Amino acid sequence: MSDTIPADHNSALAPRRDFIREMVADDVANGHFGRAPATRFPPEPNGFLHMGHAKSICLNFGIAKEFGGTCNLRFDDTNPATEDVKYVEAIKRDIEWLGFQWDAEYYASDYFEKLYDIAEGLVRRDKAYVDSQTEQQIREGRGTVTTPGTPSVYRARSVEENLELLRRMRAGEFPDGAHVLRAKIDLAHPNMIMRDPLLLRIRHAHHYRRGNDWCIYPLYDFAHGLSDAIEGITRSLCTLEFKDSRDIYDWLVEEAGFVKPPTQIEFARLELDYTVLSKRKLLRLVNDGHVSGWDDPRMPTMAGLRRRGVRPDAIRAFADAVGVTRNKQRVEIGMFEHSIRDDLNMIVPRVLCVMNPIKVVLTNFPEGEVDELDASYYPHDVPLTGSRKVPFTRELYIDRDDFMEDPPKKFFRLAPGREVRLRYAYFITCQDVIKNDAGEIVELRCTYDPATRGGDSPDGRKVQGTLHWVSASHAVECEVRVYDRLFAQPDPDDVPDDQDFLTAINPQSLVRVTEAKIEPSVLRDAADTRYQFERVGYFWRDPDDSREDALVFNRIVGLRDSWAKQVTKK
RNA sequence: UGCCCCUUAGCUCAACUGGCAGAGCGUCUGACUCUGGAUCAGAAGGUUCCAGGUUCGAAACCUGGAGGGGCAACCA
Repeated sequence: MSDTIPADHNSALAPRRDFIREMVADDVANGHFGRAPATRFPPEPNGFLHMGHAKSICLNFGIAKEFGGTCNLRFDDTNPATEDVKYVEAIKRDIEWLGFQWDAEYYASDYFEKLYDIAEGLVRRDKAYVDSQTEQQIREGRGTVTTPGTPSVYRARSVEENLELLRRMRAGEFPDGAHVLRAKIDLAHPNMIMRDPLLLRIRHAHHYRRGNDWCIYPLYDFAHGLSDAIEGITRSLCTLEFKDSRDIYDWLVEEAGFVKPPTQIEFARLELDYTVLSKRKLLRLVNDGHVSGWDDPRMPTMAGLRRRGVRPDAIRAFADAVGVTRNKQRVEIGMFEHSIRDDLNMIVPRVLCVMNPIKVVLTNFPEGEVDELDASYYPHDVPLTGSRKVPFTRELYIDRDDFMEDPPKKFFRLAPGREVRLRYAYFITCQDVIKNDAGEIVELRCTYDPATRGGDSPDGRKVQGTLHWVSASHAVECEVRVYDRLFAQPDPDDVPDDQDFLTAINPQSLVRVTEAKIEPSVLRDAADTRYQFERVGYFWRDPDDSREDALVFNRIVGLRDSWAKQVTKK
């Protein structure tokens, strides 16, 4: 491998500025927190990481790295009903795969006792109370966005009674739903979140880490900011829908007495055209069998993208390209596809693979002879060197799409009487078209020009097309899985009211090509080699299903194809 | 009929904080090429959501409005 890859290929060198980095730079400049910038990535272990998380990971870990600070991994595991170790493991693997290493690994479930102590402190200062209303009553008592709520009859309980009840809640003396702990703030607050938010609820449930030893689980608003504060976070970065939670965040860290507590900054969550980025919807796709699992190569999950063959570098470059703002951020999938191509283009070897083979017989090429041709792995504009031999014989395959019996204008490929170049090989001219009884083309009879060996004509004549090809007797048959966008429309949720996003699924999102023919050199390559199949796209072996004697390739992303574009225009 | 956030090119973002509105992606042209890829050159694309105001000067500041979004789980 050469070390001449252009420096600008690595976009991580010059991360772009955004409003959050400006604020952190300010913090550093004026010593606002009195400690180095500290961020955290706080997933709930109830699903797999997707592109939305990748954006947040790049932001949080990126800031820590750029400012010489730290970034923790904290599992926000406060809901025993949905969480599992298998997600913890998958999340850790995905973060590392993306190229980041956390400074400390924490679990909100380790803070339950600390949170309880803070809760008791609030009760003692009459800042929290035990409410024994039903869920329904609490909801009604909260009022609506336009009408103030009404205080619970239990709001006036004495500190002693609240303390007693809270201790008995912790001791497990009450069933689920019997009581909750609420902050005592203001039932008429214009911000709904501040209308005496719930802090603790009783759940006699098995927690994947705590087992059955705890039964009063903190809610997000109670746990999150205080967990940040306990860890000494400086800036707590989260998505826009938590904006209203900032009030309770600030209220709690203040009430709990933290000095120079963390503060929250919100940014827009990522949306991508032609896919969905919500755990709930991704789970539907998995559970309803629309995809093969969380790691289906069509999924926008880290596991899916990894299996598809996308490199983490491409994901980081993409996160950097979309930036961080407070605008609604719905990004064209083409921008992501560009990042993937841009990452692969300069580093992967080119090989020849015929997706939809049609036989070509060179009538003037000696039977049984094999011409070993030199073929560079890289085009002239990629600063890498390396080549292999490809066998050229009397019988070849080319792609069916590269021949037309009656070609339209601007079709620069093979047609009767027309001469084209076979890549790295010879000029050939189509002399005859062989059809079966049904009138289907089954074989092309061509002649080759021995003087054009290597692909250049000594007499200087030009051909308009260059085709990829393989030797019929040497080619290896393989399966190629052509993955495309999971949904057929940019916004999968843009469907009639009586339908849901599943109706927008693209039925062509996976096309299996079972009789593709690839050049034999790939058998010598490492299993994780990524290729460009010339004129087709970027591919690699499916890490799960490909075997030595039954190769399976995944399409990572196609090439930009202006011919296809021209065709669809008509 | 509440509170909060957002609005700059088709998309995603800039604009040194009040001083000639730019970039990447996409689109279109052309050149070159042993990938119809890549590369190179060029073009199109803007009432900076609207209306007032402040100012020598506004994308930026002020007022009002419009449009989009978030908040009324014992989810996160």
